[in-house]
Amino acid sequence: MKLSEDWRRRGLIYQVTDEAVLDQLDAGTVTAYIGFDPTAPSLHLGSLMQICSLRRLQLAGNAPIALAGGGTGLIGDPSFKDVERPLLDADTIGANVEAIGLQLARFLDFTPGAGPARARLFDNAEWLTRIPLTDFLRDVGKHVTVNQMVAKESVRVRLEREDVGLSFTEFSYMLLQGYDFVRLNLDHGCTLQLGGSDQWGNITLGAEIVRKMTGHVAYGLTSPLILRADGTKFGKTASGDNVWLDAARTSPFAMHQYFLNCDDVVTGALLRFVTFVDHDTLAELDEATEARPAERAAQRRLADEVVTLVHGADAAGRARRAGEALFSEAIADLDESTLLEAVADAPSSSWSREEVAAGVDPVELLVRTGLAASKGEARRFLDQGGVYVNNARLEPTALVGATRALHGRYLVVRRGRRQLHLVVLR
RNA sequence: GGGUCGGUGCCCGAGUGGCCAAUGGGAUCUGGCUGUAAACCAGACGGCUUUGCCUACGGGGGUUCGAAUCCCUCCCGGCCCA
Repeated sequence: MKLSEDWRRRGLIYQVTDEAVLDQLDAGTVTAYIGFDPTAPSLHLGSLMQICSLRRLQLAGNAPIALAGGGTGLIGDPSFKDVERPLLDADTIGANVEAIGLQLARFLDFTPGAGPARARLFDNAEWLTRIPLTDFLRDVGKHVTVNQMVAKESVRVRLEREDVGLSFTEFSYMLLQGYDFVRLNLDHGCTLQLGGSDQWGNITLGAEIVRKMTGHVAYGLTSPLILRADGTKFGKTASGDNVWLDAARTSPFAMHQYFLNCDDVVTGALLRFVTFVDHDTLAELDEATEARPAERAAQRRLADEVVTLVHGADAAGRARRAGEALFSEAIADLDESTLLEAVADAPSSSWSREEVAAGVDPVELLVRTGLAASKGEARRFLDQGGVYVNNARLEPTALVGATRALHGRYLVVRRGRRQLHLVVLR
């Protein structure tokens, strides 16, 4: 199947500056880039869709460029943000760029032997921090009117706010991004910029700057942003935290659970965006969700696919078995190794056997395990019946003793639906 | 630099001397229902040695028996002017 056809059927194409670029993509002759924000030392699920696009493109013979925004990261993209962003210092951003580069190697082929479709990584700090201000203003700024910049939907919210302004620093961001495109075009033959639909304004302006400065044709293509049923952006947990690709920040288990719990309405789209499952299977999974939603066949497949892609098949298998063990079996019946595997990703702590044998106050248990932030909160959880030891609800007044320990030494403490902590007796 | 408006709990936003740990909405959390969903319903939502005490309404100082509320000063932001 042609790449463009695949992308269309997956719903990956939201806006294109010129359909002609799709034919070029099918022919495998395009060099395309996507920018990644180095605001953290790890990429997250929000970036995963873009990474997958680069991967798809590379598999079809095109050359992907990942651009780390070490320079633009110093400025901050104001697109659709309603407040000014805090500036990060150069050292932090430099370290983040490095970490992100390592992560990308998992998804894209950077090896020199990969031929013309070899993936490359650049950091725009290399040119943005070096170009003289006057050169920048004369050579780049001259091609753009403030009128068109102000007209961009992406900055309008900020211009219309009455309590917050838009600093010139952030306003100038789109020019910097446009200059990135120029550099990549001139130095590496890049003619296409991809991004989420929130980048449309930046991308079109960039393509225009390329055309004016180089005389070359440049294209832009955006994909839709996935919104969950509650309107929040895909890739964030309920509490607003990102789901990270770094296992140290978000465990494979947590990521697996995240997808397993996806709303029915977005699961199909997610399968299309961040997995490489073929279209026949996608159709089958859609039907399965429609006919037997409780089975969550699509969610299960999605969780397995993504965790496998990011962390490998072993990690995905462990995450899946852990979930099955914790949520659908009597925990006391698990043998020791299965139990340990199931809770491997949960935080744990080691307690002396004597102290537990004497009986532990539930409030203290919650605070010490970090399942409650304060004693007041711990009491609240207990009063609300939200605390479980080995899947049995814990009464607020009942002391927890060592006799409850599974296999003589494990207490699986749970708060609410899925906040776990393993206490090990020593 | 001048004028003016503003800075309240995770966010938005009431409150303009005691009845304020602070109305309301959102977010979040817990429980119920369920499919480890969504929607919906109920409750909670600063801390503690919890009939009370401590810390908090941008920072510091002051007035007062008593201040988020009044005064001084500093910091930060919006708008207008230079």
